[in-house]
Amino acid sequence: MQAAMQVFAQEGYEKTRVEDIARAAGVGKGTVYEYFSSKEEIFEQAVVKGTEEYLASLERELAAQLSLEDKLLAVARQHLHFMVSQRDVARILASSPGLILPRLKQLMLDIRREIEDKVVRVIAAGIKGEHLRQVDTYLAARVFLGGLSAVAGPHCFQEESWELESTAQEICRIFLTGVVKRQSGSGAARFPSVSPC
Amino acid sequence: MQAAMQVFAQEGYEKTRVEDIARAAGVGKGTVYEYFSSKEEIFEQAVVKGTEEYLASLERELAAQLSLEDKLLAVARQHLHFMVSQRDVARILASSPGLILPRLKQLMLDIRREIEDKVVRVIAAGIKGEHLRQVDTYLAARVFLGGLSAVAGPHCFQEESWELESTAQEICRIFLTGVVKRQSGSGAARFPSVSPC
Amino acid sequence: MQAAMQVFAQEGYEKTRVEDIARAAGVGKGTVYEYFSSKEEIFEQAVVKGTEEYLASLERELAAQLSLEDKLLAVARQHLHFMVSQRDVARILASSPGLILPRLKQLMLDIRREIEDKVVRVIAAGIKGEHLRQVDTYLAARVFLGGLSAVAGPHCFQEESWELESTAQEICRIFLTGVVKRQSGSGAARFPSVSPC
Amino acid sequence: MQAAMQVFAQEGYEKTRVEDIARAAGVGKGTVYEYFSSKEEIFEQAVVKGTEEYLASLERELAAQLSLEDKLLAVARQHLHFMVSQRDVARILASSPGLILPRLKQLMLDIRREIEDKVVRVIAAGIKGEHLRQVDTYLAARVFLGGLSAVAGPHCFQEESWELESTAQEICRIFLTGVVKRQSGSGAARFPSVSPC
DNA sequence: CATGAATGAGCCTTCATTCAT
DNA sequence: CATGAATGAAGGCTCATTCAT
Repeated sequence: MQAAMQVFAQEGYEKTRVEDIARAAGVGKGTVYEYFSSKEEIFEQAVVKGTEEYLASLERELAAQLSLEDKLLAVARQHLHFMVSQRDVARILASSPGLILPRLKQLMLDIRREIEDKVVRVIAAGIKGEHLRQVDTYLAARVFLGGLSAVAGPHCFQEESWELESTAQEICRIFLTGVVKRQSGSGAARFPSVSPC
Repeated sequence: MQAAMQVFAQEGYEKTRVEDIARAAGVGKGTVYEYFSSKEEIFEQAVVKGTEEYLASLERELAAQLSLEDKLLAVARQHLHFMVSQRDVARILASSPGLILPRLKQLMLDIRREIEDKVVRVIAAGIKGEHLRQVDTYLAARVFLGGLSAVAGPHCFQEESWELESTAQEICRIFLTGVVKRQSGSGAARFPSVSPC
Repeated sequence: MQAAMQVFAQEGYEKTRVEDIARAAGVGKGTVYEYFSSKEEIFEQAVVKGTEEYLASLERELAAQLSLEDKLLAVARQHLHFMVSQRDVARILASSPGLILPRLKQLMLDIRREIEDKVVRVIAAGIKGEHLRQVDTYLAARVFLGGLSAVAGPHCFQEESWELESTAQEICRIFLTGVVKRQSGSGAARFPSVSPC
Repeated sequence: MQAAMQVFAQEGYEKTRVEDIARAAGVGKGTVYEYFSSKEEIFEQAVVKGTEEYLASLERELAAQLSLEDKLLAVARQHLHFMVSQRDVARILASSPGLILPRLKQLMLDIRREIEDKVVRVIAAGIKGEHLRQVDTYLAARVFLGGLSAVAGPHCFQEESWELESTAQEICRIFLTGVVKRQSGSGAARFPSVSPC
């Protein structure tokens, strides 16, 4: 239910009243219970529904024959796109998992883990192919996804606006080669002291 | 109030009952209202109190004469340390800002922004000093902090365990120079296609 | 409606949902309202319908030329048979009259009173014919019917099983001549003290 | 809670609203939940509380060294007294056990059974002492108690008025020696046919 | 100053009843 | 004529807040 996702995203699980969802959907309160057996179930289905398309797209893209770079770029695009197009669900997923009902917490952790695992596999392949150095795959995956979420977050929460494609590219670039300026000749004394700021 | 922070972190704002806080603090329910005028105020003060030490430490460290690398390292250490030692508050801050009372939402956004700005300034200095390439400072700051939070998050929420110092170093390294393996000679054809995974 | 009586008996008036009745009857929920204007009316008609056959049979039997004993036996048989065969309705009638809607309360009291009156008339005739001693007819009638109901009740509610004919005879015998052992010679000192039990 | 018993007795379990109980008790709705955890528990405690005095009195009386007749008389007095003085609880107990929540049903059946067993023991002792003929003890006990309840019932439900002591005596007399007129000489042709009524 | 009993607004959920199809 | 989706009033229960002790 589109209406449910919006209201949940706007108000959060606890503050959302079933009556609000009903009104948002343009139906009576009782009608909601014709389709869902409880408020918890509405939430669960809203999350599952809102996530599955994203997960499916991700799966599809990563199955293709792509370079490491393009795979990360695909993840970045999909993730940013998900957070923009499904901002309601993304907002829900972003809420700390500790803060809601146990059953739902598990559901959300599972989804996060599923995404994480996909990235882990891409990175692991990169390491195996000797394109990446020996990083902790889980740590790296989290850094990558965390970076993406942190960039998209303000968009979701504060209506900032940005350009998706260039953002995705820049985040990938940071993740792959860092922010340091490639100094032509040397690797020496790369990080001299900077003045206090 | 230490007690309040713990309970809020454990249960979330909505699920926390004032009586729980009182019991955790070892006082009567009425006594809580001697010191705070409402549940919302308890929450607010708990967040402010739990954050201010972190913010102060950060301020202090960044005021010192340090290399860019060391400054980022300091941020990483402080941030990870904050998320571990004040996991209660961190957990609260991590909950999506849209999900709580409007007044508190602003408070939390302000805090995030304050941290973000510090990192932005470090990065801006790095760019000015030509140590970093021309990245969008806010984007980079968010990627950095998002990476940190994403790595520490599972620790807060799921009791994972890890070693702080090495984690901080690795995240800084990824942020600065990326995950790509430095190939001695060339920069050419750096990311060949990898097989599907 | 047979279905209604069964459901009412199974679940009680309050717990029965109109939808249950509809399903039990194999029709749609709306269809029920084609034949009855409200839940209360369904209940009323179910009780009336379930009772009228019993009342008619009783009427018929008592109209016959029978001895006092046989009339009571007829009442006993009919009452027990009613409580077994129409256990659904009996169960409904057994629920305390104070516990349901005012209008239905009156209906049920009327039915009870009707049965009671029949027994009262039998007893009154017995007294007039000097076969029975001068007992309060209403009191005696209630004792008789109360005894019958109390014996049959556990059958209705707890699935006990017993033989109707012998039970009817024994209850009549108790009512007519009591449980005391007829001591051949004397009526003296009939109830000596017994030890505590 | 006196108030609860009254309201339950007046309205029945289902129709009683917790708010009614609260109002009857002169307190707020929430206050009720300070002392009981649920509506069901209020009911349970009301029944237990209202019954225990009756059960205790019965126990005490039957423990005494009394003749069979006096014991039954004691039961009759206590039972009638209970139904008058605790008419609220009696009314609750009288409601058909099938009609309420399973847990409460069992509670009520247990109480009934406890009373029944006491009478069964009295009767069994009477049979053993050869004062009573070989009747089915459970059947007899139910007839006796059913008679008592049926007589007292209308008092509870319809405000009839009667004299307890003489009623108790008459019911015992019927139970012990029946309603038949003791004809001096003979037992022959005791129940001649009576005309239709 | 500390307390916790009392309060009642508010929310999830049920279900008798209606009515468009 | 039959249906069942839609409805909203009503009730059980929670909990932030107050206030008499």
